[in-house]
Amino acid sequence: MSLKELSQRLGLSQTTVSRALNGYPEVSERTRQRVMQLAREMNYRPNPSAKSLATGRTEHIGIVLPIEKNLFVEPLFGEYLAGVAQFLAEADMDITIIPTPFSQELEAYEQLAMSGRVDGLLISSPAVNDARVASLVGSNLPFVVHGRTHCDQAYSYCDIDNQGSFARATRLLIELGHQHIGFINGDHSLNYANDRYLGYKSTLEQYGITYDPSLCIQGEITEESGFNAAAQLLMHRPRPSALLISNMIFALGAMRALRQHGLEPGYNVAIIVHDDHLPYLQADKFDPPLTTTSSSIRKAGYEITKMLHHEIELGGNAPAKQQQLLEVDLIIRGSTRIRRN
Amino acid sequence: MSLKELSQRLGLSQTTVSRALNGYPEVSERTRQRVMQLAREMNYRPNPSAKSLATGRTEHIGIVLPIEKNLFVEPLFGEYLAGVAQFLAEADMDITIIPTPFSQELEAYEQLAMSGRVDGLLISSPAVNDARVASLVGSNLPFVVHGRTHCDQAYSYCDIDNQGSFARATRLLIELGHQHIGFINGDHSLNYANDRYLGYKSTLEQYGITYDPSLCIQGEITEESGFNAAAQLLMHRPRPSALLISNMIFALGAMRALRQHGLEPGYNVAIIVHDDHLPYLQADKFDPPLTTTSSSIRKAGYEITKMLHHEIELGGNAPAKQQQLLEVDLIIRGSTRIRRN
DNA sequence: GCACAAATTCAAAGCGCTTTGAAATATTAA
DNA sequence: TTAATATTTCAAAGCGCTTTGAATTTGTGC
Repeated sequence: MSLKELSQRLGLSQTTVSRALNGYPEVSERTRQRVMQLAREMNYRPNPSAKSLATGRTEHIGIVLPIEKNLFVEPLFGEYLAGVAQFLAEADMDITIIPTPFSQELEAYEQLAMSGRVDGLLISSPAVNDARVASLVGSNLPFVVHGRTHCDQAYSYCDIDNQGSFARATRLLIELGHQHIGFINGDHSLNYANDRYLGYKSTLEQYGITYDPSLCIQGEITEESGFNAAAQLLMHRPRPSALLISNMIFALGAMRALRQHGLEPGYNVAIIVHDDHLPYLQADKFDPPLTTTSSSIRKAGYEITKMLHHEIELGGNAPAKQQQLLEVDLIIRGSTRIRRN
Repeated sequence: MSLKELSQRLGLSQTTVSRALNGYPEVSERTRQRVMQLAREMNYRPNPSAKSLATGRTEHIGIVLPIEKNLFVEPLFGEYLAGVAQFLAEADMDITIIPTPFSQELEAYEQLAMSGRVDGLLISSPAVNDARVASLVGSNLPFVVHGRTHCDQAYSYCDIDNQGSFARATRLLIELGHQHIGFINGDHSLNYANDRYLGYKSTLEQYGITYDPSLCIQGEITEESGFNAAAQLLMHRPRPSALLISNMIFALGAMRALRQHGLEPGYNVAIIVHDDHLPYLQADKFDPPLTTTSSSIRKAGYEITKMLHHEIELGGNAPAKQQQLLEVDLIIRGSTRIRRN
């Protein structure tokens, strides 16, 4: 079923039918109804490739998925994607996932900027100095970064206040009397982890506590590395009386380590975790319920996509770059119930 | 940079340039080199929409993502997707994710079958009687199902032997002396969960143990529902001495419930879990290490995509439907170390 | 009834690629 | 050398849509 065939059956030109279908005003209501009805009956769907070729828009946003290192992002990726998808369902657009060997990532972005495969791009997990962003600011493909990076030119981003919220969490622990606070974090080359690190460190120093690098451990987001990190921290002397943990997966492993050492989380060791709202792993259901810095990564996916959509709609009208900081709540629960150690 | 421009610079026709680039034999090696080089220099990328329009292929495979209920699949979805992506990087194709309100899912599939947006489709989590499959077998869009469903016509699928592996796991528990085996499973309307249920039930009956429906609990894949299910099972009298658990997320919750009841997993209650190889949650690292039925869902994603790609390549040459069953290992670890209860 | 404007509709060009069928050139056999 | 064949190149049509600029129809005021 093509436009041509449809218009022949209607005894109208392709122009009129196309306009009727796309809601242009220069077609009479009577004709429009007639067209719409037959289109529905015939189950007509415009061919997307033809449409893209004619309009220059694909109605797809792109996400480059590095295939070697995606273990890394993964526990959060699905949830983030759900947020992206939720917005796109409203906008009636699709996601193009571009699987790319890590070694060819940059070229992939450069290609995308030229090829018109997608109308815009979403960038996740930026590094402190992100080469992808540096490359894209020079192109005219709309993109929004989930997180921030160091870049001398303006770019659109949607982030949370990682530094601020981890500063708050650290402050809370200090005010509860903790002097030795272990920190289990993501890789510091990633901006979000670096920001959290800065929030932690600066708050310690603000309270006159010397920052001890051996209390701060980086790792991939797996239960196991949470366990290993906690196990290592528990060997530290004096033993940390509190743990600050960058995500729920780490927390699982850390709590396993605590128990294995005969320590009860929340009683012998205070815990604060950053909670991205993985629906299958709820912080308030833990034993004890976990004190968290809390921010929905699904919401982030939704909001960043809304921003990208906005830039796409504006087209070449060089819109001001947007930036959005999503709320982070500090939710106090049982895992910080005791003071001191 | 278009083909036209490129061919003008070369003093060749578009035909020749197109053929040189696409490796057709009717162009001399000298010309081909010349073309390829300039194309590289100019950083030429053919416009994908134009290409699709001309060839009828998009180099995209589709995945419909129901946006309301995707909480459900999610913990496994990322890992599955990683496998899909891994194969597609080799085949140089992309994934189109089509976000769809659950209520419009079927129409979305029908549309896709007509519109030529994708070259093929991947179906996940089929129901026992799956309407999507029933609808697609009538179309000529290639698709492969991850799992199986009841359908009178042939279709391609890639699955694991859920029934067999859960039968084996149940048998192991029975032979270890367990008579009361609790089962925490996914929703029985989904075929994979139903198969597991059948494996469990038939094995019980085979050993002359009456199947007790109150020992079999269904739920969404969250830590919390694993906890609730286990808590409920522990109230059962006589108390089950073993738990069969459908995935690692459930297992987290179940073990929390056990501990809360003062029971030690593997000692007071035996546990077997199905392990999909979530890289961030490893069964052998649990405490105690978990006995599992083990099968990589990432591998499944890779294999199913390979199958789909094969069907796409074959095109209209009505290929025989393919079916593949991936291996499931029964790996015995500490969580089944004790006999009886 | 007519001239004029407004409302509808249309034919045709164009988006950037592939592919068919024909033309030009190079190669070989006699 | 010439005819016949093989090799290389080309012009043009077509994929299914949008959109421009023109043409047709309808409606208005006098």
